[in-house]
Amino acid sequence: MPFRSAGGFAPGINISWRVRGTDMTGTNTHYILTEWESETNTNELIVHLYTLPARNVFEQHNENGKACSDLRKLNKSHVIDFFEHLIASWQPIEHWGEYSFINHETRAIDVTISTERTILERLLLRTIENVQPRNEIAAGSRKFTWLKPEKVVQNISIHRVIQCDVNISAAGVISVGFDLNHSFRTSESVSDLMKAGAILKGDRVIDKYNNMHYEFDEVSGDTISDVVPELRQSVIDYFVKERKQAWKVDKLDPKMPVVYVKMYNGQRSAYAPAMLQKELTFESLPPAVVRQTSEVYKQNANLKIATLLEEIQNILRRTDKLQFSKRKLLVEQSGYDVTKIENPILSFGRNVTQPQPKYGLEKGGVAFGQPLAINLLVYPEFFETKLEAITAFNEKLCALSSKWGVPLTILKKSGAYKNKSIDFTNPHQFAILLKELKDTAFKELTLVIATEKIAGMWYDSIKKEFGGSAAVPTQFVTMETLQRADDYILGNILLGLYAKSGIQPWVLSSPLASDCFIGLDVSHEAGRHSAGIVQVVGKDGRVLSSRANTSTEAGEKIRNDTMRQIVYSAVDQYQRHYGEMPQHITFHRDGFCREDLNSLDEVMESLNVDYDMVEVIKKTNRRMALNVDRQGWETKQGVCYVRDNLAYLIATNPHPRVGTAQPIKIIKKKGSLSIEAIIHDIYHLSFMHIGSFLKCRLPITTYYADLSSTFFNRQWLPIDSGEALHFV
DNA sequence: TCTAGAATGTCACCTGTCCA
DNA sequence: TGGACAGGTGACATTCTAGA
Repeated sequence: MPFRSAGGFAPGINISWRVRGTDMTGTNTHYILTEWESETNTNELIVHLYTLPARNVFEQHNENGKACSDLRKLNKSHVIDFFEHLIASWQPIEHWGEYSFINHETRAIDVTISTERTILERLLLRTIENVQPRNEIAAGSRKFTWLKPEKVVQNISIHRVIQCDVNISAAGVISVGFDLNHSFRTSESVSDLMKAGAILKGDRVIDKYNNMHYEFDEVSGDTISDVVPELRQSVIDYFVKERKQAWKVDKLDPKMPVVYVKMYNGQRSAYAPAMLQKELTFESLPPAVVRQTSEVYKQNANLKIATLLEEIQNILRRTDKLQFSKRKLLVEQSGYDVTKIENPILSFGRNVTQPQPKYGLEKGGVAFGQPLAINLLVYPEFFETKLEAITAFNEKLCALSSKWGVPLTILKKSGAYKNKSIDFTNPHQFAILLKELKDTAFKELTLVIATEKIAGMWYDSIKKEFGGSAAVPTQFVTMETLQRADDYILGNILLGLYAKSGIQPWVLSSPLASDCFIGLDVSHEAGRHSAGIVQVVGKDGRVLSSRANTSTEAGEKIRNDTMRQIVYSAVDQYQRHYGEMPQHITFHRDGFCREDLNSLDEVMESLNVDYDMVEVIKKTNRRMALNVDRQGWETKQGVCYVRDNLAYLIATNPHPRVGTAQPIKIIKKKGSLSIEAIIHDIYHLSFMHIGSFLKCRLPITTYYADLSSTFFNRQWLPIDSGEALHFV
């Protein structure tokens, strides 16, 4: 058995591991990451590595995919995988069919070669997939899906899915990362759906035994006992004789018709419809089903982690290639340091400092403000029907704003539009009116009041005309919200208005480690890609400028020239605010950094500015949790695992009914700051989202970069919006 | 500097719920 | 009101290599 002890993790309590030595903190707290380092090193794994000759220059990266699948058929029971020119197997491959190899080695992989690491990662993952009981778990495509549904409601079944990734480090350390998700599909098979006429050509279907996705094509005239040309045998014989999986077909009606499905490459495949289920998208689910099932997939940390730990052990103990020991699940045993970052103290007006924005604003008002005048754009009908409600709302808004130290004036310009004889629900007529308004009356920040339906029709035209072409920021509020506005609603609307007019409600009371921060993102939507969206943030967390870079990028990679323009612009903004050059700039790259850092080095060196390049990864397939005195698993905001230049950080505190926190991954690519200082800055910057009472998961550098690039792509943003944050 | 293809990764989108 | 989270898809990017 690969495990030292066979005890399971019953939800929350029955944790049977023992940590060798003393707990570092002295308390009985266990910290885990859903990433398990194996006791097995790559040098203990001997593989057969075959090098195949390149046969077709145009297909050199995929031609071995076909070879690999043919070799698997010829050498049943072997686990075989490929990558590039290599084919790997645990045992010698005896039958080669039409293929030949030019080299064969039997050895451990060379961990310094990335291609060899990748092929072993793939071989290990396939090995783990192959040893799972096929009548219990569908394994494939890095997913392990339980055949038995967790719950069935109105013929919709929810299945547990564990997603896995295998990683090999340059030191030969093998680790498996995992996370728990759920999958929705019809509980009835495609065969049942056919009888009810509930399956159509083009519907997405899934092979429930192996996670393969297809597009439903047509019903054939043959039955599953007839010989079909593609298989040169019947579907039943194929599974009984060739695949030795009689259990898949032995209960099926032999008169069941064969169906055809289309694969991603357009190829057709013959199937027994009883093996297929129809895939369902989240929005297609009836609300009643969502209500009755959310408890299954919206799991609190204790349920999620306990299930995950128990099931990943079951999955991994089925293979003898990799050994795992339970103590390695404790992050300290995998070389991570556990730290807790304290929440920042925020500074408001009148020298008030407070961790909570709402209380800080009540006591001290905004940190930096000036009187504010705004326009109202109201759906004309409301002047007759809802005037009282709107007036009451305006009064409450002004009262709260003055309490926060910002005298608010609402300009009366309804005369400019309310008696126009146009159809306000017609987007074309309305767009023409907007052109007129922005040139005459509406030059200031505008609050738009309409019903949810009207707002939906107006949103794009208003953001384009006012925001994109006239640089007039707008804040929307629906009639429904306005009528039930309490202090939280009013507060968030006010914060939105402030952010859009350059009023700073709060700043960080203690300085960040770097002088200046730049958020980098690339956005692609409707075929357009714009990049190098720069958000310059100062030492107190204040956004000095936000600007969308106009250059259109070819891909996810930001061009050298664009990078230089971003740096020039940031240094310029910094000098205007502080009258001096920044000594150090930190770049927060949303996603992987693929930019050429040598070229950036050159620019920064000649400007005599130090820099750090940091990647902020949003989706990691990992969870973090801690367990105090075996009371159950929980997540704690501010907890952080650090190892070398890598860190996982929990920056949110979701309610248990909402789900389990998603950690962010932080990687220091290059620079002089300590990783601790970098994490600290990122965490504190996630409190600097000034458009709402609530903090965000990401630092505002990447969060705002993301928002503004989306706005920019939709032409809702002017080229230079200065201090105003149109996008909050 | 460009190209190939498979694998992989990220994003926006959608709907609903909960909370501050 | 805003934001996090839930799952799945489509869209589209990247990576790898080596020859022209």
